[in-house]
Amino acid sequence: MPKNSRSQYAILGMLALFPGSSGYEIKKLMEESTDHFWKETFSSIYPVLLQLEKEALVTHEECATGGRQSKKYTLSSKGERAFADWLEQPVEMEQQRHELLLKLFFGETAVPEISLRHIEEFRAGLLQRQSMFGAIRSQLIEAEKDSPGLPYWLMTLDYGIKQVASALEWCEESIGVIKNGSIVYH
Amino acid sequence: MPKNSRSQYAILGMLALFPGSSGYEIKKLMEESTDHFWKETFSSIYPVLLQLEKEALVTHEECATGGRQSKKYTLSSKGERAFADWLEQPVEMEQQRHELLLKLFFGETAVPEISLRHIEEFRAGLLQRQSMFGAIRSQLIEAEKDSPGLPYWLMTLDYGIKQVASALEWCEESIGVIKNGSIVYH
DNA sequence: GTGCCCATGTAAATGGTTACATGATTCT
DNA sequence: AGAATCATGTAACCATTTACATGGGCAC
Repeated sequence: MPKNSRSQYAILGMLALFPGSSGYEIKKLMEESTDHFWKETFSSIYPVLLQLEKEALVTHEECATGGRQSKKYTLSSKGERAFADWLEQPVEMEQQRHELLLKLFFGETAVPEISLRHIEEFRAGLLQRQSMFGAIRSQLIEAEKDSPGLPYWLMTLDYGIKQVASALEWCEESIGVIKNGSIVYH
Repeated sequence: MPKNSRSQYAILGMLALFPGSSGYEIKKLMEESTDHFWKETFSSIYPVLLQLEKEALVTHEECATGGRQSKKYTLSSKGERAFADWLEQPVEMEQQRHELLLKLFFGETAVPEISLRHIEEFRAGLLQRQSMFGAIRSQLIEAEKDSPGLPYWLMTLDYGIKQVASALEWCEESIGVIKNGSIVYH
């Protein structure tokens, strides 16, 4: 249904990398690869695929492997051009909302234990992510060592790894600030 | 118009920190303080303020300082409780979409120069942000050295500073990977 | 024969942004 | 006289998420 959505291009891109994927497969592929910076739901994928086909950017082939039927989609040359056009467009700097920081910003209006708990919970989530990233990374290097995409895929993963590491440092620092009430004004 | 939105709490919080602010002032205050992790537009602020008043979480006083009229809002005790309740609720880990990483993920489908340009533009934006953060930080320490909120405000700022610094490191690393095609699989 | 995974879709709600609309005041 | 800023609001639009709806195949 959405017309100018970025989901379109995410899906075109997945079809560029993995031609002949079904909607269901696109979802699973993204879960294994782009999940930490880009997600799509079935409710966006299927309507977008129908829309893309209406615009002749993709075509599909009905498949019935093992009794199960699915629609395998492939980019048309028009689709390839549309995707390449999008890919080279500059990316706008997008800053997201960050609810933890918002609550921390209001920290002085409550007891410090509340801010402390927020940071500690955040740290716990980061640690979980960190170990997940580590596992994915070694698995990826092993499973895709011959894929031409590997350097790019590792780059996106390493971005996440670095951001998590620096966020963890910040957690330690901030916990210290709250606990002993001292700040270094450098 | 939105009913359960987080904008509500952002605005309640600003009124908790700066009682007697008008909608216009809330906007300006946020621009100077929370802008890098939380923004509101006039189109969200004014309807939310009307809604908050309907729910008796805030009250307002019509003010006419120097010919200009404005509505100065203050939290009611009910509003203080609602805000305190929200403040102590745990924050959910939210991972945002990151279009740069999406394009990079598809990097192999185009010439490397395109990915390179994206990263370089990203780096330029980060450098700009970095110097902005630095300026805000020293200004904040000077202007608010007696505010009880300063440690918390610095924390939110330092989060941004750290994230930017690690993103910049990643840029250098990634530019290297693309330029000389070598990756270290650690 | 029950529960899980494959597989595809629709409808409604959510939350937010952009565009529109207005008017007074202060600065140059 | 005209531009910028102060000040408040409404209406339309947008992308995305959540909930709903369905059905076949496979494993235990």
